Amino acid sequence: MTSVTEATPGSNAQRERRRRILDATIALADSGGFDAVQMRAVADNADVALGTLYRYFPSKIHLLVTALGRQFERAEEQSRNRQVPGDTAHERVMYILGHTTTALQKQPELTEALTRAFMFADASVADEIHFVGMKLTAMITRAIDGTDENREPTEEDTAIVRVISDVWFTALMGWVTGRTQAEDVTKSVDVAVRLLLR
Amino acid sequence: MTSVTEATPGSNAQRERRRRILDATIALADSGGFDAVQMRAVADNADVALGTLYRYFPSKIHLLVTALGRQFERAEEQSRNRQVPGDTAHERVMYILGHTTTALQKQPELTEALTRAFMFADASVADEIHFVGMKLTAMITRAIDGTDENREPTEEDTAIVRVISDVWFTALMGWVTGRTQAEDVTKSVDVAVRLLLR
DNA sequence: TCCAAATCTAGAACGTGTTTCAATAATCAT
DNA sequence: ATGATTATTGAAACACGTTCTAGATTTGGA
Repeated sequence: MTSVTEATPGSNAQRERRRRILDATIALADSGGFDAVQMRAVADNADVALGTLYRYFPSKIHLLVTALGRQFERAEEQSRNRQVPGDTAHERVMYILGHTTTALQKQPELTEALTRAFMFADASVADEIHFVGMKLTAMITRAIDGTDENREPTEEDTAIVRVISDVWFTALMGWVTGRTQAEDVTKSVDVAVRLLLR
Repeated sequence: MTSVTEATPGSNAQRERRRRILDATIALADSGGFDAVQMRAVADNADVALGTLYRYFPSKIHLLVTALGRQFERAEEQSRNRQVPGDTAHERVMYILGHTTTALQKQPELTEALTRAFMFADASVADEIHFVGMKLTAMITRAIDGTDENREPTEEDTAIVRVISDVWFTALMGWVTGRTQAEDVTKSVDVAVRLLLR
């Protein structure tokens, strides 16, 4: 995967181009959502030719999911440095997901763009998707385990995290596609977490 | 909603056209998945003009999600007439979802087309989506309640059904997009059901 | 430094979802 | 039955993701 994690290869100019492309993508997504991220517009705003854009990212979906990965990486980094407050696993998980949800909902267009791309992604984007999944899993797992830094997550923890992620994603998808209200996202997750962490 | 449930309005000729369109959609989806459902091809196969197709269904997504609704309606009808075998709620839910999953996986192209459409759907397709959700909820709820036909589902039952649906859908989505194996779908659901129905 | 290979650019071109339009056909109220 | 309204048709046109091409530019090794 040409992930944002690896020391990005290529010359300086190439790393610069890549950064400009992802910046332009985020900016366009933030202003007008999925539809506003038009490949010609991205290329223009990033000052590269359309063909070059396609050399860096083989499709609009790759582009957006990679951008999503960059965002999640930053979010996970931030959350890693702070102690998660809350006395129970339920409280801690809701703290993290509630916060993240609220943050996402403050940039609805951007979230719509990135979520839609995630939904669209097929096997050719598996690596990028996996990267995002890892970040999310790490955040939730850390919240479940709480202060106990060294606790090895059990099988069951992993399973629970998976289910919570699924519920969160589905709820987010409902909101992004305009089928449910913003509050419903957190509410759905809360119900699921209550059922699972008891 | 111009649902498949309501006594479909319009003249005989119109009902016929509508049926031909949905039949052509299913046939094309079954043969080549989402990409094979091209609006021009649907119109040709259904013997209507492209403009007419768009008068009946305002977008490819509406078309596919309506088709999905018709399929689910049939599945739910069938399941309604049979007693769900199994001694525990877990067994019964897995029977229903396992069966449905297997059936879907026998028509991978069709399932890919319908699931992708479902993922794509925005607010303008809310009614059709809701219709599909109702059918699925009905099937799972019946499985949880088992033989006790008259048992009123509790709040908790409803919440559990929602979570199971989310997990099932996410797993199906992973399979449809080629990111996970066929068996993983049933496996994921089984793990979730075990966590929830204990 | 110089050459070959790789990369980048500008722009045309293609495919498919969607829109539009003028002409024709079907339906419905009187 | 007739005129008005509505539905259907066939075809053109548009938008945007994607592909392709031919020529410039940059890069990296001898």
